[in-house]
Amino acid sequence: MGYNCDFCGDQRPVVYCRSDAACLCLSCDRNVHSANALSKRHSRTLLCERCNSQPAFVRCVEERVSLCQNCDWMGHGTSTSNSRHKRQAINCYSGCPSSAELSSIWPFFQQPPSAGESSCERELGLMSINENIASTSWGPMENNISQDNTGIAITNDTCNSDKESSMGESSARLLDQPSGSKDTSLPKLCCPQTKYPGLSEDDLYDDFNMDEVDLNLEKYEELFGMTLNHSEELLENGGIASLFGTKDMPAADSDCQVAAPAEGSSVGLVNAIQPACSNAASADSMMSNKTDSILYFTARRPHPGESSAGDYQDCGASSMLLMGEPPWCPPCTETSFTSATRTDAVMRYKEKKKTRMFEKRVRYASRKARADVRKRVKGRFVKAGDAYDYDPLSPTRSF
DNA sequence: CCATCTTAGTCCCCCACAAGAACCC
DNA sequence: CGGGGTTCTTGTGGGGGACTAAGAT
Repeated sequence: MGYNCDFCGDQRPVVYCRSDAACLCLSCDRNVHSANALSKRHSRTLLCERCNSQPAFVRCVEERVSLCQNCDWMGHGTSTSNSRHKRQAINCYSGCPSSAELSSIWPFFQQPPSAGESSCERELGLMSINENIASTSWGPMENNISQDNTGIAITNDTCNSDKESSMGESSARLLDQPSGSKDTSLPKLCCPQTKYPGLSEDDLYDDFNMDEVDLNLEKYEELFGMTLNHSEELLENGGIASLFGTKDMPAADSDCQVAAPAEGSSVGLVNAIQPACSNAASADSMMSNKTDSILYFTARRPHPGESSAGDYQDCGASSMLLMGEPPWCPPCTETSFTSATRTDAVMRYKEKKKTRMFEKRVRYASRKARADVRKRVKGRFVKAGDAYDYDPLSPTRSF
């Protein structure tokens, strides 16, 4: 990947769009993501200033540099003298924020040459869905990270996808937004590193927009069946990124989520559910009960074409797991972790990645709805009125 | 150890047609 | 420049054939 904007190929890229897997300059970011309502939902974050190819997730205060997880690890690993550097989590945003708004999101963000207010900016205020209700409290609420922080149980990789961002926003708002302080003028923000203490299911339900999320139940058996090699499985699934409750099984189009049923309806952390979900068969049966209260744990799944580095660093949780500290394990001493361990984990992850399937993404729900009810002959669509051997609506044959 | 066969798993094409995109007037 | 009409393209899911890998003989 070069060091120029993926769109114009001219300017130096500043932000990274995960949905597009593209590094963009601010101008192109605004142009590209003002195209339509969907593109406005793309979550973007700063580009790593070290590798210039991965999304930054943390900013080193001392070095004044934004870093992706890999570069952060390289620069602030436990074995380095910089491991005590104070770092701040970098929030994601969506919509088309102005430079000033970006500065409010990222206090360290230097205001680039004015690009003028886009039409997107103006339209943003008109959007009816709950896209602009992110709290302005993100800025001051910087999630400081230090190497001492070992309690990483759940992180929120809401920067990953559009849907996730909306979900992350929901939960994050619940946790962090002072009541009545919604600012509809700001772009949607999400926080990459947020814990969810004391979150009630009802709270989640209230703010969870079902239309925004779908569930792609891929390799759930691995998630539920994880017994020994938890970290590897989480690597496989990209890491448990965030969790949200829901009352119905949605059907939309995010490709980065793994659903995990939990017994009962209480919301729990990942480490709390993993022993209860060790039976793939029961998981399967639970999957069929789509209307039951189910916990959905969203996890980052890398898209085809993403670099291996980005694959595991896309999710805070997974990367933390790579660092040898799964949340359900007692904190390890610093010396217990070696680069060999990490390398080994990465190798295992890459190995499994080769065998992974990437499920289809439904782009048009209406077409899917039609296909779902069309009559078929040996799986093929047949003309209306022709004989068929399979009718999704009624398992009968016409001949 | 190699060749052959069996089994299991995965991938990809096919179909009709509505929706959406592109084009023209 | 916008609206209406026409034409072209896209995408949707289940079944089955082709293909590959692993294991057995």
